[in-house]
Amino acid sequence: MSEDSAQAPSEGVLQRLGEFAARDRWPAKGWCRIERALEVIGTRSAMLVLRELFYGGTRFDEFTRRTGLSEAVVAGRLKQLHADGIVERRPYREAGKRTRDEYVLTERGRQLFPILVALMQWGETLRDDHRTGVELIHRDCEAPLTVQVRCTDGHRVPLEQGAVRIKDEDYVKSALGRK
Amino acid sequence: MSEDSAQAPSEGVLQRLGEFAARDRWPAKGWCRIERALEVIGTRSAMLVLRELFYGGTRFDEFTRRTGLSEAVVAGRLKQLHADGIVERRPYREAGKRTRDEYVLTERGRQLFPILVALMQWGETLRDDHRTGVELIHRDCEAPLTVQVRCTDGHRVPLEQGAVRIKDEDYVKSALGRK
DNA sequence: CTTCTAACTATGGTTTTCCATAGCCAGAAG
DNA sequence: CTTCTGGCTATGGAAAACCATAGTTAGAAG
Repeated sequence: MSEDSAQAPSEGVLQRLGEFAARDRWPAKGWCRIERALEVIGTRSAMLVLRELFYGGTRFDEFTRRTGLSEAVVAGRLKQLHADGIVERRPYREAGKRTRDEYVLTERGRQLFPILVALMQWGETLRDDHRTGVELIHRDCEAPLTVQVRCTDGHRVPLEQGAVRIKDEDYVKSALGRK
Repeated sequence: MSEDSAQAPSEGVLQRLGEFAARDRWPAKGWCRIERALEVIGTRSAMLVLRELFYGGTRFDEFTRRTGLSEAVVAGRLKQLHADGIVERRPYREAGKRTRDEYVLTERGRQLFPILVALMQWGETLRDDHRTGVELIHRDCEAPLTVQVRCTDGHRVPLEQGAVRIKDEDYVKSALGRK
């Protein structure tokens, strides 16, 4: 039967398929995309600086003032975000001022947008002081923004209809074999 | 003109509307939903435990073994996730074993799903070893999962079409006034 | 040349996060 | 009653993240 490799249906959670049903076969060690993402944007300071970048902030002093982070931390974070290809530095010049750099999101940085929206959406549910805070909206129709999980065929996918599997079982077997 | 409060169009970033154009009016201090979310799930250990919960893990030793975190950290994180209403404990009993608790996501916990998918999606773009790792798919059609930013009217909203504004400007003014 | 300022860097200390090791405890098995 | 095991707790210490304060530096202005 084709069901023998699937986990016992524990409700409301991803279904594990194939070899991944025996979860231990897959050592997240360096392969998990979540861990990978967190190495880059996994600190509070990184998220707050990113928030300001998405809100249109570009200058060093904006980041310190609006995030409440110390200058040292902001400097370090910008340096790291730059090294990771999330922001780029652009020299610019205001009249009567010296040349300085502004920071703008790269394409890779802009791809973080869904993460920020997802965090805001979930953070909204934590308390009920719904008069404070900001909201994201669609410029055209002014309707609030949300994130949705969909498959590439366009269906909305609630958690109960999701599943996980190892992308390339043959590769994983051979990679684990010679070790 | 209604444009005077909008920021200079810095390309590919959220447009700031209304009072929020002068960003300093809004002190994120305690009001930012992102900060709020990070207070609860802002650590690496919380994310890794959550990953296992979404993959269907329920038992203490699964979490330690599969995340590589120490027992103390897992215990502390489960305690916090429980206090924050993200997991619930359910006593259960295996034949011949003593009673213990398993951990399952609550509804609030399940609402973290888009965050996890968004992180995985972005983490995928960081390196190009595309044979490693797992993928999330739709059970029905087996197409891979993605997160999309949409407005509540159903339009897909790329970053350039997004905007931010303060939810309740009157409230913010009065709240900041008497302080 | 001196002054001023934005954008950093450096230093020291605190807090948070984490690991490793060891110990404890409840209850089923013997 | 003793043993064993899974699920923790306790302790000590290392490392990372962060803050506050105090410089430093490049260039424009005077």
